[in-house]
Amino acid sequence: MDIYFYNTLTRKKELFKPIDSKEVKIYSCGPTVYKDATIGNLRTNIFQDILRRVLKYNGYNIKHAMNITDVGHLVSDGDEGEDKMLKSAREEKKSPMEIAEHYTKLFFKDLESLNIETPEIICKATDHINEMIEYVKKLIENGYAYETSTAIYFDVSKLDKYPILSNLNLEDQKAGARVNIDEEKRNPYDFALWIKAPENHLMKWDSPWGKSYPGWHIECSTMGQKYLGEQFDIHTGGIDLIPTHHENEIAQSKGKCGKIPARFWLHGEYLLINGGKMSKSLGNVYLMKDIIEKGYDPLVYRLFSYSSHYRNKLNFTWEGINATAKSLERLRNGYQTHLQGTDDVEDKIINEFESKFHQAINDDLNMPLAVGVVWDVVRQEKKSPKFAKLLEKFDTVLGIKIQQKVSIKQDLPQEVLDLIEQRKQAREQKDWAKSDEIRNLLESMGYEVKDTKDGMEVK
RNA sequence: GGCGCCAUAGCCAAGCGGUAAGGCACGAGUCUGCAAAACUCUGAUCAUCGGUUCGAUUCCGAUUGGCGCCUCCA
Repeated sequence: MDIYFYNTLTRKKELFKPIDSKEVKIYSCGPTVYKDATIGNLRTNIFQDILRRVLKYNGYNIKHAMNITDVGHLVSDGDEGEDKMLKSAREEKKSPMEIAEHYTKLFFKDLESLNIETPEIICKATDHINEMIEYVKKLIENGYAYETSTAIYFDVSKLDKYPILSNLNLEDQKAGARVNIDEEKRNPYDFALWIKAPENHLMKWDSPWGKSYPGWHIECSTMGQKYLGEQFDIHTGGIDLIPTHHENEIAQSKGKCGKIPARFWLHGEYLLINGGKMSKSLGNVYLMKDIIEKGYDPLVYRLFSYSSHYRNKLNFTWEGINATAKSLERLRNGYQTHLQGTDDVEDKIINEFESKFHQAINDDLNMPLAVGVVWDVVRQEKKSPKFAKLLEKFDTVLGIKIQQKVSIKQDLPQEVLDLIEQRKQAREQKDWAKSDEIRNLLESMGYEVKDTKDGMEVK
């Protein structure tokens, strides 16, 4: 079945065919490990994971590289200001290395909780300093870069066209924003490939230009090329990376080998919080930790992210999370019901659902539509293990662990266990008054009591 | 100032030329000592105004209202 992706490069939905007929090569811009990953960041990671899973569903092997930015990402992209890593290090009174390790670890923990597959290749910027230097040298050699007293700059005027990914007309941009930053720059939009380090700079390496450190964009160009070649299939990232980071990656690659590094550029839209931007000043920055602490299965957030298409904004609200939590429970219940069903179902019916689902995911990862098909299957009147099997297949893309049983055992304090036991006895003696009394008591303690076959307690 | 996105039922959201998927909530019901859960049923002519068309939520234009980017951001 054909796969279509919306390509930012052409602003159109295009038929996708990988360069290699068996294996799809993907590069994703990973995190700058200087702070916690927000659920906004993670929305992009979920989108990238869906991309992988959909391609796998279509029978492709995946070679997916994701970088870890542990140096070079400045606080301001005007090629000035502090390195983000150093800023965090100073603020948290740790070494940049400790910061990087700490946040990298947390990042992968988040990915795991969201059932996000680890890309085949994880590469750190600081492990590729030499390759980056070689890359910059090549750019100078090719006439695309020049040295100033503070840095090595990429000369965007040497390109046939810049920018090509964003629709910005640089002439029309309000003058001032990035001009006057460095008088030695030939063009206002020239960006730093390599930056000469001040005396007391913590992260610096020997280079032909003295003690120095890499700019932000060069790492992705270098590592992408190293692991996936001069041109690969798909490059992904958040929508905000379009105008600067990805634009400059393309510039670098064109300067070095004349090629746009990837054929397809896919970008995930923002997550909004209560209709607005997530920002520290508004105090609405949420982490996976916050969702988990409220007692939600982390996969609720994963399922929640399917409520909107990846190229549309998604509005995060606790109301939405709550609704999704119910949905997840019902989907898992529905799966169990089918699993234990005894009805017979024609293969034709199964195939029709499968085809609808497949079509949805192949149409630029239309998860909202695909989830609709999942509900169709779950809500089938006939209950059959064949449907359960189909749902398992869908779950290779959804990744919501649909086979997981709903009831979650949790450790309860002894006094609560005692009360539960007392209530159980009361119920056996049909002493409803006492039963209800205990239930109220438990509720006042923060435990919700629901009677199923035995009894279920959720905080 | 420049560029761009969005506007579908109480909320989230798919569809994008042929008379509106799905989820949550609400309501009704089945079940149950009660409650909860589960399950079933139930709702919209698609911001407004013009145009194109046999026919528009879907195309074009305008208006109104949200939002984003051009500065760091997934």
